[in-house]
Amino acid sequence: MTIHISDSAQREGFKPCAHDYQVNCGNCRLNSICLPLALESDDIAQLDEIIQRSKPLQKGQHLYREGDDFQSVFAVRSGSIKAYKTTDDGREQVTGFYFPGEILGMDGISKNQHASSAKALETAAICEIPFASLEKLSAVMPSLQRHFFQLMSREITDDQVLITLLSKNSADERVAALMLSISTRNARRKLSATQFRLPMSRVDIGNYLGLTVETVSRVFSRMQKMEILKVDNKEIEILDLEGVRAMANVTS
Amino acid sequence: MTIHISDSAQREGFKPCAHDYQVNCGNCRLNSICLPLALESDDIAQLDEIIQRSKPLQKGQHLYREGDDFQSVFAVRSGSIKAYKTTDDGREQVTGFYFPGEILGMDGISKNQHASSAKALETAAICEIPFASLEKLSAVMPSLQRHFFQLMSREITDDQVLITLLSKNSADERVAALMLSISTRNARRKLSATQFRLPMSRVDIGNYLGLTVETVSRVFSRMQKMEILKVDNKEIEILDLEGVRAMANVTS
DNA sequence: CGTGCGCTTGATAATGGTCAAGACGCGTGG
DNA sequence: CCACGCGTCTTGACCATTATCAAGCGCACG
Repeated sequence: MTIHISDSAQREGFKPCAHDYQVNCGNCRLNSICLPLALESDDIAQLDEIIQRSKPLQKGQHLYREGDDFQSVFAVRSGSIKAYKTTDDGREQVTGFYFPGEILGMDGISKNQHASSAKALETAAICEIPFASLEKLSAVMPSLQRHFFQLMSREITDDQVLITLLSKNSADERVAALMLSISTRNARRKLSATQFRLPMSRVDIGNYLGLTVETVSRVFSRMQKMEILKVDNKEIEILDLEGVRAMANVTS
Repeated sequence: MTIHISDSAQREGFKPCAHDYQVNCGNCRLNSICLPLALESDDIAQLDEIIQRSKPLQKGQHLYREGDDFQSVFAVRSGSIKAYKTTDDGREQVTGFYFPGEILGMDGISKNQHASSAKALETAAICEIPFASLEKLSAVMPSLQRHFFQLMSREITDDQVLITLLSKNSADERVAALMLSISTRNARRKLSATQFRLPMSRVDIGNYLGLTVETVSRVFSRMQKMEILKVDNKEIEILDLEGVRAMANVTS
């Protein structure tokens, strides 16, 4: 099945570059992000065994939906993913954006059902990590167990940061903070910290930050007028990093 | 050290009731909440071994502070705890309230340092669970490993609910939702779902919900005028559960 | 019996939402 | 290749919700 997806992707004209389909955790250039722990190469080989790499998603396709049976967590290899939940009254709440090297789907463990949906913001390559295998492997590989506890803990602290942002910060601060977050995550992947393309729409940004599209747009305009950011549709250039930090009201 | 705290608590005149000091997980009436998984009684005995029960806290005392070395997670046995972080500009963000049977401190795993502070809202008895022991035990006890993955996942989904609340809901909806949350958690402990005493101040409620004290107070007044809630300082009585649900805008 | 803190209530102000219109960009089809 | 149309983004005018500021109440505690 997963093989078929990759086949059909090829039939539709995608060039399966060697990088995308033949990587393993040992040679993946993202492994310092995805597996920050120094796993022994033996361990990495074992982890490799259980990971499935055959899930290229097209823009708009779902990786999973709220309520789906929980089977696996997922690592983003390329592209980007938006996670969101649907509220009681049918509205959508974006709960996170996931970039290469980042792991999502851990919210499904508690009820054995995904608590949110995940869809591709652009074409995305994904590593699927079956949770049952991960559990078994964790039991015999303390560093892996530790790593996953840490990953989940990281998700909690990240959520707390967002909670604080939503609870205490102005529209300017929220948007500036998101730009800084994306910048930092880009830098971690050895990409430019000052120039990048936003994979998500203004609606998604607003939704994530608890703001309307109009407000997001106005904040971008303001930042341009202040000459701390250059915005050309989805292309962002940070002109004055300190200025953006000042707007976000962060010390670090 | 933990023994000393309990000693000093006794010196200061606390009566160590049998219930507080001689429980074990096997006979703790909270174990259906705290350990929802059906651990075998052997397993529970092993867990008992590592749990330390000598941390009665007085109102205002800290269980841990942001930046402290992370050693343990904690279960509330009685009383209530408020978790909060301090923002860059020195303000406080309440990230959660914890009641008997609930577990906190898992945000410290990712950096080996507590990411938030936790203080007692009233006298509280706490079980301390050293994380290193928990990890070791988890490796040989699959149901315990699973349970902790689930607990952390639960924390993530709870945070997502709060994120949605802060991002999408009005002041009325936020306060009503908190009242329902407390009511539900009370019911889980076989306490009244309609009458309870709030352990936290209006400031804490507002802080948690991203509102000012004044707004919280006004919402309570409005709910009283609507005759769906009776508020006498910290004593709450839900007069019309459906009415509160309607105000919170939840279907369930 | 005062003093202070927590809570409530009122008046006013500001931030961001809503509604509306127009610009821009992109894909499709003539 | 250009025109059309739709979806996304921007900008403006106005409005609503909630924050801010201010005052007063009541209970607990010294």
